[in-house]
Amino acid sequence: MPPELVNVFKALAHESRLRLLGLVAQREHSVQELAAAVGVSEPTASHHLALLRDLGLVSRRVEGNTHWYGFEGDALRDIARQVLTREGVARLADQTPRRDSPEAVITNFIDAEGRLTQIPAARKKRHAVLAWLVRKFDDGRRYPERELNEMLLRFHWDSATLRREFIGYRMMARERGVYWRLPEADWRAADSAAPID
Amino acid sequence: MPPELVNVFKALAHESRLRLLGLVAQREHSVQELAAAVGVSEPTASHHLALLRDLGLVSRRVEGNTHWYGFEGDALRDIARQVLTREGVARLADQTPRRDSPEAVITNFIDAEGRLTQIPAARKKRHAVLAWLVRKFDDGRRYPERELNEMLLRFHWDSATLRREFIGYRMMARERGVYWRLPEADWRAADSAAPID
DNA sequence: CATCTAATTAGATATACATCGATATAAAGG
DNA sequence: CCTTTATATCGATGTATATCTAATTAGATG
Repeated sequence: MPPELVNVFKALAHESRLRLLGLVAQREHSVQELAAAVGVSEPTASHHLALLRDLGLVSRRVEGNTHWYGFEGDALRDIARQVLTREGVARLADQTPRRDSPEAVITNFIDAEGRLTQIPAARKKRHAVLAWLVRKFDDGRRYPERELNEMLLRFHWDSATLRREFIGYRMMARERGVYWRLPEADWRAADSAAPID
Repeated sequence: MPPELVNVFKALAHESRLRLLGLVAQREHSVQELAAAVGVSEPTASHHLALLRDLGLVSRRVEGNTHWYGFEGDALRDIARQVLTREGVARLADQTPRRDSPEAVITNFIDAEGRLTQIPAARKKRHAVLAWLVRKFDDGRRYPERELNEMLLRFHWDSATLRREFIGYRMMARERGVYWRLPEADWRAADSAAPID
């Protein structure tokens, strides 16, 4: 399992660790050498190296008492590639959901392509999934029913239920066959609002 | 002036900021939208956005009361390119010198290409510059004088003085025309050791 | 000019994490 | 075995920074 993106950035967000990484990228080093070169105590260096190793950024080769740390370029390269393009960066928005947040729920209901595998029945989960889905639509823009349908079908075959639920949960409003998003403040805390059906 | 590398990583080392960046990479957003989407208060979002903007990662377009934040891909792309190669990563070792450390001194004596502009006369500065320079040589490897000279000339025309000073400061030893590095522990704290000439 | 709205800034508090000395582990050498 | 050497882990401490509420600024609107 590749490391969480944000954790890799946290690892890189420190001068000492950046320098450690640079040094091992030049050649293998022992902990002593690294501690001296970076200007920290050996426990501190050891601590940083363990962190980098957990993320797969450095390797370790044990030779007697001496531990030789080396460079592992793969993880870093994968991440660098991802942020090279705007599309790659845009994907960051959906990733890194906060633990315990409603958004953690939805990962159980969407597949690799981002389609809904099912519309959950439990109210809280249904709310979370609908909240995730409604955010795919632009705020302030008006969607004719035909266009709304088209977009919903990209996520799930049952666009009719989704349309109805958006209205029921007050996430969208409808007038003469045209739909638009309602302010999130109106439904954010309304986990207990009764859906229409 | 491009932002310090480590500061960019610090900016990315936070879930909220990663998601903010992802959102603005999709399209422009107001602060309200971003705060709601990420799940933080508006001041907090504003704080993060200011940070990202300082580093040139996002742009801002003011329209009445509303501030529209957008994506600036250049800074990120430059950094991604740097960590794509092992050589790029290896360069991190010399960069990000710690403030007030002896290494901060040397930035005044090297030019953009990494060549020495002069060999400082003041003992402490001279020591710092020589320490930086001697680290360019592999530990444990033996350098015939001819090879040593060749490498030194890449940094400064006066390779003879540099050779002599390495010996004087006990950073290198010489025997029958062959040079090698001495352990850093031997000269690290020896700022006051008298040079030979 | 009073009022409203959106964003920012200030101030206060809480959490995360970097660092070091002390202690523990583990291998090598007498 | 006992000592030495190289790392790693523990525990304590200090610093950086994320977050909020409250106050302030700035533009729009009646």
